Amino acid sequence: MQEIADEAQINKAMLHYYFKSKEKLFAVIIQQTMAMVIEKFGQVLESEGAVIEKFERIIEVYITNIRENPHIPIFILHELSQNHLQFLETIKSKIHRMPDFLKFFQQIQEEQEAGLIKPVPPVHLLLNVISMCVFPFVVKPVFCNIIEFPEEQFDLLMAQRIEIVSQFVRNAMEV
Amino acid sequence: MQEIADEAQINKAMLHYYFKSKEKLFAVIIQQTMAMVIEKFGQVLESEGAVIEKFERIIEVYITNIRENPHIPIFILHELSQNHLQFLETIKSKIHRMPDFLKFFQQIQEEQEAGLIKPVPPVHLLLNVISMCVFPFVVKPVFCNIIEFPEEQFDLLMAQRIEIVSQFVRNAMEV
DNA sequence: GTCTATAGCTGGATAGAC
DNA sequence: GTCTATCCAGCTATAGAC
Repeated sequence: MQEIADEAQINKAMLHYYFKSKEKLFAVIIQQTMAMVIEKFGQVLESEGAVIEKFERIIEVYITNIRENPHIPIFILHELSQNHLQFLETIKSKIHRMPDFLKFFQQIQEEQEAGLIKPVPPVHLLLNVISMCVFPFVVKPVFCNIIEFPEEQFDLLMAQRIEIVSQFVRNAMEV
Repeated sequence: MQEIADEAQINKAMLHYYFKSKEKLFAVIIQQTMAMVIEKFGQVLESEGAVIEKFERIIEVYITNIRENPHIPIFILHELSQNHLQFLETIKSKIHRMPDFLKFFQQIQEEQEAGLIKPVPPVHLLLNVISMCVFPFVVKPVFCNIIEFPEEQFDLLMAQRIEIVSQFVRNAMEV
């Protein structure tokens, strides 16, 4: 609370005056962050195109957005690992995208049955793609603080990944 | 400290008697955990075989070990995200495996120049593989607490991943 | 070595003046 | 609305009896 107050150039008393409690302030942060994240990433599922094209769009959207807000994945993973109830409930209440997800899984299965792409269980396919997009940002400290890679060079590496991961996924999926 | 004392069936005073301070206890945990992790995963790099075979061994070792100790990745990521100095220094001091890493990168480049595998920058290749192995365990709460996937079924899914990720990587790399 | 009681500090929250 | 001063809970750490 002190650090947030400092950053906002007010004092702790004011922070409590506006947000009532630390919990309430946190709720606002969760609400806003998750609304943004779910909206941005949900849009891709709605769009038209073949599975590979959709994956390419997911990769582009994920990496581009995380490059702009690199603290968000770590924030989310931290709350997830704490099993923070308020956090879990907020997410559950915001998942109105479930039908889009199921439709995407169905589309994957259809293209696999038609022999257009290699047969990999849809869950694993999505896990693979999201893992390759998000995880590197989470282990950024390994690059920047342990191997002492410069920050800008790390960001450049992540920029490259858009094309590299797309190509990797295409190669893995195409028959 | 209270929870640790409870778990050990002693009281907080005893915990301080044995470990002097919370920081010192934590240092011991870091030392032991990281020694184990770095040793287990370093061994794979030493072994013989083609790049694809080594990746298959990495995938098998990572997923099998994390299934047995699913809390470790989250523990490490949490410390990384805090830029915990003591933690970073401990890791730096333990990285005696750097030469093995560089040799592996060299081997990748050689096989790529010989046209045995597709040309993907080695850093990205390794990032891809490790991401696909580790990240799913980190987002386990999304499965088990949000989508309300049963724990055992999640573990089964992770067990499947050994073969699925191996196949995925083979498909992506083979010319 | 083991326990109880407590010192000492930190950080969230509030009272009350302005 | 804003600030200072202060309360209070919770946690690390230790003193001191056994």
